[in-house]
Amino acid sequence: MKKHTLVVVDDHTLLSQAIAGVVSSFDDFEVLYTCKNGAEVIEKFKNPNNIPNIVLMDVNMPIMNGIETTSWIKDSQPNVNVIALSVEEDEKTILKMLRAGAKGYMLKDTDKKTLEVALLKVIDTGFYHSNSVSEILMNSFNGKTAVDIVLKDKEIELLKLICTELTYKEIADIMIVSPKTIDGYRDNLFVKLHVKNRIGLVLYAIKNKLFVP
Amino acid sequence: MKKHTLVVVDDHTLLSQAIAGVVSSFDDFEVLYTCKNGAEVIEKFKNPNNIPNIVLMDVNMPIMNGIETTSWIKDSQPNVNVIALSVEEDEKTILKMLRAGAKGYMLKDTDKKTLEVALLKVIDTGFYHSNSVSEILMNSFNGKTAVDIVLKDKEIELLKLICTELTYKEIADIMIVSPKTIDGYRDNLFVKLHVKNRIGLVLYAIKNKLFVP
DNA sequence: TTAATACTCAGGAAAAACCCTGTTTTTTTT
DNA sequence: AAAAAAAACAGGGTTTTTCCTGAGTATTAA
Repeated sequence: MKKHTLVVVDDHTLLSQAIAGVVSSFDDFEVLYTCKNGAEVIEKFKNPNNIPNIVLMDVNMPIMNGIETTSWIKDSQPNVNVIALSVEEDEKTILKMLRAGAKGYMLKDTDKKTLEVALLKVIDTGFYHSNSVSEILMNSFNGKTAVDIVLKDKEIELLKLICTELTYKEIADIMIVSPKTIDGYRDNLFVKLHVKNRIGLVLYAIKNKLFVP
Repeated sequence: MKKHTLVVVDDHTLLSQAIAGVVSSFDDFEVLYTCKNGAEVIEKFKNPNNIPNIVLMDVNMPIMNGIETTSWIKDSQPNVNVIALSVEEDEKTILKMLRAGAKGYMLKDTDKKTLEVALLKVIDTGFYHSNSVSEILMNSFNGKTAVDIVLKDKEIELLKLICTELTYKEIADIMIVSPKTIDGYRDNLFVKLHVKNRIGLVLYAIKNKLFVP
């Protein structure tokens, strides 16, 4: 029986080589090559012999990231199954990747055997998700964690300034409103984000990538 | 000839297994086991049969990170060569790791062959650094040498608690000292870290990975 | 056009954070 | 053992942050 072909895309050469090694040890799979980013994938895919059955795709890459690359593959080669392989656990990233067309999402914190099971399941049924990812997805559906916090422009602007050593008075000057207005914005954020002081706001902003330290 | 023994420490199971696979393919090396964090290393090292020649250590791990773990190994098993394996490229992290006793620092963005060369060089000469890391180190010497800031245990403990929504009074209770003592610690941190308020401390702690949001 | 709902802002109080000076206790050095 | 240095802590003040209630204005909905 012919082996299923596979490509590993990850900017960390050592890791992609290592994962390629692991996959090669599986009976039913064969690694065609590895890529360091999405641009290389596009280049490779120009040759029809380079189209694999499965792409193991890292999410965070320079030049062209996993989400963009997955979208591109879905458009140009819909038969290729993309499986995301990432350290990211946050709901938003996972959903973005799945929306882009990934057939599965695995956290890098899994073992060899699980990877083999996942690959077989994708070939067989067309999708696979690790338990932890399924759990995150479930929560996002029956709205437990997905309380979908919507922040207004002013609140986001304030949140970013809050992540500095400026006082609220100084922030008010920058935003050209009364310090008392800042008080109001801030108190709303406390309620919305379920935090009790400025430190909580800073942590929220950083966690949600509104501010990069 | 007896093979050199090696241990891989990385919180991403798949990656540590994969790297273990790669290393196993080298003629002169044998992987004893893998660990997910520093705590597991300590546990394993209790058995003298588990002491390897080399430890391939990821820098960013939960529970007990690479720097702490390397320090511990250096103290308790000075003959074990630790090689840091990380995606981090920033000077401070690299220097911290080397100060902690690492004999080498490799970026994950290297290939199989380079890893083998590195392992052999560490066994042979006692150290190895990839070109990119050497370059960073060079810059750190002749350039504007970052005045390295040394924090005491109490200061680090406080810094971590500062990154929470606790008040200083609550922190004082946790650290079992007077709130006035906390005042003192904090004011010293302000001077040492060149910041002017608690927000600045939080940002410093996060940037320097003393606290992971 | 009213009514309901936001948005901006005020006063004022209480808590927390910040800042400076100085004392006591502990540890280290000589 | 005495002197020096460092650590722990206090008093007391200022500034900033937090919290509460309410008022005027603008925007939106019925």
